[in-house]
Amino acid sequence: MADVMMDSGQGVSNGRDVTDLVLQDILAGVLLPGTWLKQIDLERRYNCTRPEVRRALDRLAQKRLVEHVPNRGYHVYEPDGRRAREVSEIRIILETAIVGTIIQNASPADIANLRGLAEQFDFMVLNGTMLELYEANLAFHRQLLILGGNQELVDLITEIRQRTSSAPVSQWRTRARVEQSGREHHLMVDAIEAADTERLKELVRQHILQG
Amino acid sequence: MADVMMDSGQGVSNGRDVTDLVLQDILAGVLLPGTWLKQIDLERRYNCTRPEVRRALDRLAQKRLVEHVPNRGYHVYEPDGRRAREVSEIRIILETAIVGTIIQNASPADIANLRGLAEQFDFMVLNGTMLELYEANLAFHRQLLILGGNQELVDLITEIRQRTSSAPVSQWRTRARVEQSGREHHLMVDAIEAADTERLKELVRQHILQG
DNA sequence: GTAACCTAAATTGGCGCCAATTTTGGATAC
DNA sequence: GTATCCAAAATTGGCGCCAATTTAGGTTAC
Repeated sequence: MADVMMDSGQGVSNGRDVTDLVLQDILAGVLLPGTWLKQIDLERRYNCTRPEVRRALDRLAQKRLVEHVPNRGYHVYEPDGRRAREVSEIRIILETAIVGTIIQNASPADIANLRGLAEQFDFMVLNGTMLELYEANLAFHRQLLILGGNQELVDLITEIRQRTSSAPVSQWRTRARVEQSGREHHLMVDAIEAADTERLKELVRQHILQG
Repeated sequence: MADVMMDSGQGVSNGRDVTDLVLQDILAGVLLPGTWLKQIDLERRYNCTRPEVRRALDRLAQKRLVEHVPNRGYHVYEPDGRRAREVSEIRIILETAIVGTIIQNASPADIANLRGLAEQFDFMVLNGTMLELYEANLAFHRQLLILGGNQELVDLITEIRQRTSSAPVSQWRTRARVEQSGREHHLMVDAIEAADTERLKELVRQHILQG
């Protein structure tokens, strides 16, 4: 039970699963919305077998990151304004609902930890790839959510955050927006330190609405 | 081989996907928590092919309804007290967050529609199978959520509701509990009719906590 | 009598092949 | 010159086979 389990060990250049590789390329903007994902191409690109590609595509279709058209293939989901708005609304509901618990649970060590992750994000803005920046952002928010004390909620938000994959990439093109995000991270930590629930709620809300 | 004529292409007697069939059997309590799902057995039980079984198991593993142990197989998730509690908390956050919008959007026709679904649930308590009851309950809550005006949220709640599969089945064993659920449905519709937001919130909260 | 080891059966999981369907390119008719 | 139809190439998706791993049972040694 304590063994490290990896689904498919061969055919992959990296050690990771093919699903994650395709996912990363979608998030990084390499595979643009609308692109048809031909199985042959993916097979060659990720140096893996046909069944692995098919399983990855099926999983991504389940996650609603790609759309499956029978006998036609899979293509990356087009950004949908309505859906993006609805997902934002859900995130605001969930993430503002637990700020009270976050502030209650946050120890000085936790706050220092968060501050470090916020600074790491700032660092990646200057000297990091788009993917590293994305992951630094994810790490900060993940640590924030963990303080909410609901592991299931952490996983859920991490999951639905991926559903608006194309939105963040397109919005993050401007450096000004990213730098603003970095500042907001620090303001959030400040609010936790000051135990100001209402201020943190408003910050989280604004942060989500602006990507 | 000449006993049953089946549609070509799909090895399923029903028109539905194998994934749904396994899912329903888990929800109905036919496949109990902890059961090892041998591919051969499922192949025969649902009269389908090996790849279909494997795809279904992979999808259910993604949804965290079954657990995958490499080179050992798949087994139905054991009910986890902590997880069930966390999922309930998430449902309460989401479903109480939109009661305001529900009451705003509910037209007299919508209310009549909900009332009908609540009565259909009552009918199924007396003259219906466990599955029909489960689906009648799902239909009521789905219609309720649709009034929230966020399609993505409807899908999300429908999805996470399945994550505590074993809990409802075991709790629904007592008829008293089910009849109480039926009464609560009507009380919810009453609260919508009276446009009493706070009361509806409390009803939803209690309804979720009691399964 | 018990424990450890070894062999055989069963199960999982990767892989490639082939049929069904769609798309594309070109030829023909108007 | 353009539209329609047909054929060939490409792509998807279903299916079964075989290797790798695990499990169970029986035998042997202590």
